[in-house]
Formats: sequence, C-alpha cells, structure tokens
Amino acid sequence: MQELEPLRNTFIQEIIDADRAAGRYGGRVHTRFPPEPNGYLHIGHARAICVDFGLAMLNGGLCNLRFDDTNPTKEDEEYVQSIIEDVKWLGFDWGDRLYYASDYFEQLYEYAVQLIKKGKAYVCDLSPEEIREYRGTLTEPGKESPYRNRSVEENLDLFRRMRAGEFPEGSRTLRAKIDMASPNLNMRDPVIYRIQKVRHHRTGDEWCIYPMYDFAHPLSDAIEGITHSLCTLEFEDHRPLYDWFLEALEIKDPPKQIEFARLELTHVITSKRRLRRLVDEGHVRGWDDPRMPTLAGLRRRGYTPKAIRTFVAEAGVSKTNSKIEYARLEHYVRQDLNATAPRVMAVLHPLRVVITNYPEGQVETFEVENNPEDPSAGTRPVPFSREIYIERDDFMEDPPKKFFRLAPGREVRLKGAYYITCQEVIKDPETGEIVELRCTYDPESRGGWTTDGRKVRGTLHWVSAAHAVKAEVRLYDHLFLTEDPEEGGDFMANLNPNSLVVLPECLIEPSVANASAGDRFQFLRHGYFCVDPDSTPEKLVFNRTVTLKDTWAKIQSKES
RNA sequence: UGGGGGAUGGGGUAAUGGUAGCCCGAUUGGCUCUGGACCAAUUAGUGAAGGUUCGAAUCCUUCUCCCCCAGCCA
Repeated sequence: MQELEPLRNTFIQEIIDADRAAGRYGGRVHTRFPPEPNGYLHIGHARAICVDFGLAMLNGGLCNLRFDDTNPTKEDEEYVQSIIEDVKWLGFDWGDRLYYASDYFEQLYEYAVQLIKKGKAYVCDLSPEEIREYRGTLTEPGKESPYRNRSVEENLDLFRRMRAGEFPEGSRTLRAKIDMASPNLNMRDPVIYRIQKVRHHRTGDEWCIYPMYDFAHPLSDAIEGITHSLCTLEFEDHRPLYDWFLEALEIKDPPKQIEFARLELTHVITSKRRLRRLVDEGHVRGWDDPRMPTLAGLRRRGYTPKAIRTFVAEAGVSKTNSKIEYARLEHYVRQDLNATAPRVMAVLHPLRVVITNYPEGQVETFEVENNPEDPSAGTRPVPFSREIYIERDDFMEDPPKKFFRLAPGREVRLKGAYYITCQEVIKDPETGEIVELRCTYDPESRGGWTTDGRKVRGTLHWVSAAHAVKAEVRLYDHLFLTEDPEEGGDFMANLNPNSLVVLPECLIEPSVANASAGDRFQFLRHGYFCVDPDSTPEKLVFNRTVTLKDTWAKIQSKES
C-alpha cells in the first residue's frame, strides 16, 4: 500500500525490527485496534487504525479488531456497528478476527482467581471515597487497606460471592496487591474488578462484576497472541501495571505495550463528551454531520479513505504531542480528488447573461473534458444557448487592477464555448442591483479558442439557462473560529456561526442530473463537492468537501 | 516540590558521531481554456549554557519549558 510507505520509518518499526532480529515472538507481528464502543470514531482514531493495521501489514502480520467493552454503563451496540463500518470504510480488514473483551470474561475471571491464589489480589471493602483517601497523593505514599491481608480462602469466597451478586454495587472490589507506596499511582493496589449490576450489550445479565481496563487489556492481548500492543501516550504510566499482570500470571512471550502520540488537528475538538454535546444541543445535525471530525462526518463531507490514510502516513508517528494544521488534511483530499473527480460547471450565485447576437432558440452542444489531469476520463456534452448564467462574482462593473474576469466592454472566455464581451449592464431601477448582463459573442471563437493569437485572460464557468438543473449546495467551514477551540475556556463561545451556509437555488450543468449519494465532483473554479444522502431525484443536494485553492480570494483579503 | 514522557524552520516529521532532508503552509516568478493543477525559486530550524571530539541535533553535565498521572473510565 503505497500511501503507508512513510509509516516504515517510525520508532515503532525500529522496535519491531529489533524484536525480529532477536527472534522474539517467533518473528510474528500481531497487533490489535481496541476501540471502546462508547462513541463514534473520529479523525484522531484514524492514526491509531492506520498504525495498528498498517504496521501489521508492513510486517506481514495480522491486526485484530477488538472491542474493549468492559464498562457496560457507557457502551452500546450502535457504536459497535458504526466502528465496524468506519474501519472498513477506511480500507482495513481484520479477516475473521473480530473480538470483544467481553468474549473473555470467563477467562479473565479465572485469571483473577489465579491472582488471588498466588496471594496477589484481594477483595477490599473500602468505599470509593476511602479508596481515594488511602491512595495518597502525587507526593505522599498511600496507606494499605485494612482488608489487604485477608486469607486466600476468604478472598476466593468473597470474590465468588461478588460474582454471584451477593453484594451491592460499590460495596467491594477486587484489587491487585502491589505497592501502596509506589511513586506510580497506578501501582497502588489498583482495582481490577468492580460490581456493576448493569446489563451488558453483549453478555446481558450474565455478569454483575466487570474487569477494569488495566487488567482486561494485557490479558486480552495475551489471549489473542498479540505481540505489539500499540496505544497512546497517556498509557505510558500504565505500562508497569500492564507488565505486572502478565508476569504475575506467568504469560509466556508476553505482548509489549508501545505508546505513541495522539493525532490532533487545529480547529477541531475530538473529546467524545464535547462532540456529544454538539449533537445533543443541535449545533450539528448528528454524529455524521459533515462538519463533524468523525469518520462518518468526513465521509459524508466527501473525504476519501485514501486522502485520510495518506494524511496520516505523511504526518508520521512520534512521541511528541503535536497539533497538525487543518490545511494539511485539506491538502490531501484535494490531491486525491484532483486526480479522480470529474469536473462539472456549477453556478452557485447566478447572474443572468443574454447573448444578444446569438440566434434565439438555437442550442449547441460542446464536448468538455471531464478531467484535464486524466485524459482517459473523456468528455461530456454540455448544452449552450442564448441565455446563460454566470457567477455573480465573475462580473464587476468597476474592476480593480488584478481582476481578470468580466466587466463592461471586456472580453472573457466561457469555458469550452465562446468568447463573450459585455456590452450592457441591466440594473433593478429600485435597488440598483445588477440583474442581467447583455453580451455579444464571437462566432469565430467556437469551442473557446481563436487562431488569431488574441489573449483572453479570464475563463468563466457557466450554465445554459434552459438546461441547468437546480440544486441545493451546502457550504461548510470550520466548526470553530479559533485554531484552539478551547481558547478562552469555553469551546461553545468559539463556535463558528457560519459553519454551514445553504444555497438553495444553485444551477448546475445537466450532466449531474442522475448523480447519486456519495458521487464526487469538482465544481470548476469552486472546489470539490459530493452528493449528500439527503439528495433526491427531484432535489439534488451537494456538500462542499473543500474549496479549490483560491489566489484571487487571497489577493482580495490582503487588500481589504 | 513524587513518577512517567517530550522539545528540530510558521505546522508536521527525518537524520542514531560525518553536507540538517522531506511534506504542509507562506512568498515570488513561469505556465495554463479552472486565479485549480503543474513547474521553478525564496523564506526559515536543532529549547539554553557548558563539556567530550578532528567533527555533536545525536554522547556527557546542568538548566528551562511543555504534556500525562491521585476513576470502582478507557
């Protein structure tokens, strides 16, 4: 996979190389992507997915998809389905290795029993508040629980009865017996099982005790034969605990946890809690709103899996916390779509033009290239007639120096059609608004070219009034105005009130009439657009994925 | 002020004792039937101070700054 090339020189690959050179794991490389099904996947997860699956692929290994579903109060089947769909869409395949931590509840319970038998775990009756107090602080050691030295027999009995549902929620826990004075708080007798009388989305009411992540994760990895367990930086502190369980239970060839930095983007928020708030309070239309940084949102926006994969691969993987400019993500969609998206002419803000010397009732059809980057994409017929629409911004009555478009007395090219010259500007007598242009065309310029060497600086897109199809076009911008949505302390205050602009009456050339949801186009001189699922044959709806780079807009904003 | 990590141009990331490179952005010019794309050029960096060395982003010492950890979340 070409776009994963840059993933080759990561510090993780060096570790893998060293392991193979040393003959560890029999030369195997087996990773896993372990999402918790408690929300939708977002752009940040894309790095984890590409790293987990990509590194396995690069090393001839395997990657499992495993749902880390050990907390039934937060998890739901809806999320399982969306995650499966999103990982597939991104282009990765886990074969028949779709697993759930909940598949291992019985084995995990047995491991816990073994720990008790080895004197390495105990049932603790401290309340949550007491546990916190006993834990100590960052600078002071903790105190040992008074229940720490119960006999193996008593612990076994109590743990069995926890499972049997004899005790109320929160009344007891199973804890690993490690070291209450450890400078690493994770090692201060962490809770490994808690009582939750909650229905689990897969195991139903079978269990009322559930294992904690720190216990379930290394052992799930061990059960699946994982060799390299890749996760994000905040788990570095948990690695000693990860290793402790594997050693305490005498796991042979234990998996190795390796941490890398999260992927963060400017103008973007990825906290599940905050994203949920945007959805719940109606600031967006759902988890798949095209402004959302979720994979579902990016998909609906028109992003391609390849663009996202290339973005991740080119951005690289390291241990440095960093934030990537959103513009960089946009670069890779443009790069992909430039090569693949058929071009089409769409007028977003129509201005009527009558070509006064063109015969009334006449219609000509021009063959226009579908993609100048790809001659094999061929051409399409585009109808032309006496009345057309051009973009309002493509005309100025009193143009500044660097404006190359239409103006009174000026000649421009209509893409693929004719040269026209503006002769007259018609305004609404009440408002002064320009309502129509009267132009003449040069019949010698048929097809958009003359042989006399005349230079025409501007080329405009256009649609024939009688042939254009109407469409709704949705223009998106950053959801947040500031690079850091948290700037000022309240991300809600930084919401962009204009993140969505709906243009209900756009005019598009007729070749798009039969486009269906997900189809992508370049609207000439505007950007890349895709058909939204809201689209119907009666009413086409397009989403703007990303604009084209626009040097004219840049000139304008510099002068203002 | 405990522990664990991290600092390379505006952003991201390579170089593991031997020419600081690549990508994004920005700027300038060229080209163009998309002010797109493409081509060319420019801009600009090793957190600080010492030390070792013929030679240091890389090794050593000290310092500075940033991130993470006190859930019965993951």
